[in-house]
Amino acid sequence: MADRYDPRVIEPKWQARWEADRLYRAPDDDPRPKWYELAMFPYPSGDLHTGHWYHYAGADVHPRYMRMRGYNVLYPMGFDSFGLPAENAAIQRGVDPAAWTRANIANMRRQLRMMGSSFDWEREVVTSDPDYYRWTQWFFLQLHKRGLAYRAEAAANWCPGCQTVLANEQVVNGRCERSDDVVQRRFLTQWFFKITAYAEELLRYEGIEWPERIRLAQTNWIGRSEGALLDFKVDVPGVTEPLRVFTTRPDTVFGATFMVLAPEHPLVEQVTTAKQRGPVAAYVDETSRESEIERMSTEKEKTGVFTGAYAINPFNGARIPIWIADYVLVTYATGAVMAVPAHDQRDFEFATKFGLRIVPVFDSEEFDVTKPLERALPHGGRMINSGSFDGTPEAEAVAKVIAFAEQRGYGKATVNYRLRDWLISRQRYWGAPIPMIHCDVHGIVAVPEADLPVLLPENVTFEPTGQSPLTQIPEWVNVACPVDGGPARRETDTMDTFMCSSWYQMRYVDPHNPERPFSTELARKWLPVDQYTGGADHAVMHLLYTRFFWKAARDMGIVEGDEPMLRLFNQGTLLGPDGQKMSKSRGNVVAPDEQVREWGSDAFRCQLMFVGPWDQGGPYNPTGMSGIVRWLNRMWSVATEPARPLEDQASEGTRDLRRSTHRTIRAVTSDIESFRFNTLISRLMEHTTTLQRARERGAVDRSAWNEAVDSLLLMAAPLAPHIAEELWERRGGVYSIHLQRWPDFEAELAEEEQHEVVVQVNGKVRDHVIVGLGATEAEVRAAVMASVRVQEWVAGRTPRRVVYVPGKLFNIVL
RNA sequence: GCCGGGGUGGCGGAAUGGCAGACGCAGCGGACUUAAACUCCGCGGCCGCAAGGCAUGAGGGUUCGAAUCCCUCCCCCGGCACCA
Repeated sequence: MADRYDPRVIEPKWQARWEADRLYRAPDDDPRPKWYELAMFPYPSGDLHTGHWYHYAGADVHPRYMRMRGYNVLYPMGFDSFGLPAENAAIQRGVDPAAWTRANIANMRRQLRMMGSSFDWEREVVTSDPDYYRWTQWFFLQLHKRGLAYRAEAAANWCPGCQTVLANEQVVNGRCERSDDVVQRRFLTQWFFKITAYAEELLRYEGIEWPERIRLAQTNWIGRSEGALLDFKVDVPGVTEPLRVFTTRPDTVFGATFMVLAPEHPLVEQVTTAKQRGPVAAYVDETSRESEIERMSTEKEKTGVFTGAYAINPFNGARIPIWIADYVLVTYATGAVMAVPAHDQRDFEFATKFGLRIVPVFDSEEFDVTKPLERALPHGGRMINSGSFDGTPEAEAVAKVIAFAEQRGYGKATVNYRLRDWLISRQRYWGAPIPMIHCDVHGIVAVPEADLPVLLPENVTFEPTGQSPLTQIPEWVNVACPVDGGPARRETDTMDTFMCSSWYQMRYVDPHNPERPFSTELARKWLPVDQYTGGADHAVMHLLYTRFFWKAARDMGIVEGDEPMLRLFNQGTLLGPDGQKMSKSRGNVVAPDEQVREWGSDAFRCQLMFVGPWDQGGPYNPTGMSGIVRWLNRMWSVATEPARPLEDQASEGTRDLRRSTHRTIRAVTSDIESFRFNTLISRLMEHTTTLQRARERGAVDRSAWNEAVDSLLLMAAPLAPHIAEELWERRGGVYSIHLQRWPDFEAELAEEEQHEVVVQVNGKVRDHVIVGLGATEAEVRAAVMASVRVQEWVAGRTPRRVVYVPGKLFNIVL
């Protein structure tokens, strides 16, 4: 029986047994309270890398704990399997994206099973399966029906490498998030989702416990700003349309000395004078060729061109020039600004460069505003140069100016958001087809729900044309119009893969339903997700989209509650042994399959969790593995070796062992609930050492020993499930350890029998005294004063005061 | 520039107002062994013979007491960034 710990034997054995017994299945009809734990599903790149292990090793701990806490735990897994890599493989190597994806999924499923994670595989979803994407298409139709999906010609982010458009969220520093190509701007007619309709609600995070950094990232991304829309008359014959600007500082309107339009602004064409037509056209052309990176560079000196036209400030009738400049973005607010150089640094730089007037409209304590300014003053004291408003303090100015403008009909208070609508069209093959049909007679017609799914055709050819392969398949494109059966054409764009992952947590509750995306009853039973885990890199993409989808689904009446995931935990990034990001080019990649072959899944999981706090990530050093392996062997040893005579019931050793057991349970329970897995393991190591020592001494009570060993195995089970199960069985425990109750601790047994009080003189540690549990301050004081070392330091002086922290510390201040 | 996270032994880290360095790696010494591996025991911040002093990125402050709270600054990582 006491053979050696060999993970290569026990791990496959238990994995097979658990699967045969459907141990981790979450039954729908179960009276226990539910717990829905979800780990972000992977893209099936083909190989489970160490980053995946780091995520899923940690993610598996808490659902296992909740199961032992008596919950009916739903912990599913699946694959986010649409997307570019499959198509790139097809283009580069001529493989079929579907076959490539299937093979990758098969391999990653094998690797995930090798971890021994407690997934309920019977609920697996694969987003590129027609059974799944049929309902992604269904969601598109529901959003369309509710006016949340629309088509618009808009400047799109075009990735020349991927030959497709990107959502704003997928553009990182002007480059494609995936291929790193410099993003260009292109005007295309695209499908959008009206996520901005939920902007205000998305800023509220009521009832959810999400990390502050994620909430802040979303809040910044949504970018709410309060201000006013103001209408300026355009002093050009024939132009009646006002020039509308958004400003957060309507109180500076008297200081507006010029206007700036984005080069793409529709008014540019109408207002430009004959004389300025040449330079304006040249500037517009120049900016249209700039990449996002060039245009967005903040280091760049301001550029711009005068249109020759003027606008009239409605507040004071001033006639001010209209310029165009690329620092004004057509996509934000109205695409036009009133420039107040005295109080806005960008406008100041522009005015300085082009010799435009600078008029301060707030006085300042820092500067003499009658002299030329050296920089813009964003804040001031009271209004000046502002007609009847002069003397108004800054705090009251905005409201007063808006009220004035509203009364006269040329302005109103408004809220503007930085968030843009979600561009979901992709000119790609490997995605869910957008279920719409273009008919010359009836326009854009939705595919009837009964006709879903719109199947993705197979055996397509890939040419680097910039056109989706779908456009090259006439028998797929040409279709009967759903209204009258006349000739029509399918939409050939497919959907952004973030749509697939925006609702997958809903499908897991009823993954095989052929009639509906999921039944309302099961949604009510399982949703929302109680605990979600995944990387923080999805802060403004997946995690924002899925909240939007949920709110839309709530408004459709198919889910209840306002938020899809109640608690979120972001694990950090695991780095290579050199502290650098793991990458093949750096040669610092740790291959999980090799680690498992050499050390076993349990050891690898524990080592990953032991390197540091899970939310911080950090360097992974395989040399540290020996410490974990030593610990697992020590655990094996105390749990399998027959104990020597263990009969002394009242011994100090017995009391120490009991105390260690109950203290460890208390600490580990707290650690597991707050995802502090590194300190959890260190506490289990300490408890194991205590057991070893107790065994060597021999004089401990049998029941205390059994309680200590059983607790150790139960607490190790969520982190090292195989060895815990094996040892549990060898000790005659009831199968399975993973269905046993989590141990409880008794507070009295966890307490020390004596306190060691730290003795300080003037805040410096000079001695320690041992006192009984119930010792009064007077007793402690007596013990302290009896100390020879204390007497030496006090040297006969009278303490000015003493500070006593009961049971902990006694400080004598001289 | 703005926002967030961080800076502690040779290394990963622990301690969130009360003994700085738990736990582990690496290292050193010892036991066992013919020897090695395994295992076990012990030692490991710096200066100092010692008493003691000094140490948590730097400097200042609050406090009987600060890695922890406050102020000023430096460095590293991540996000956002001409958003009117």
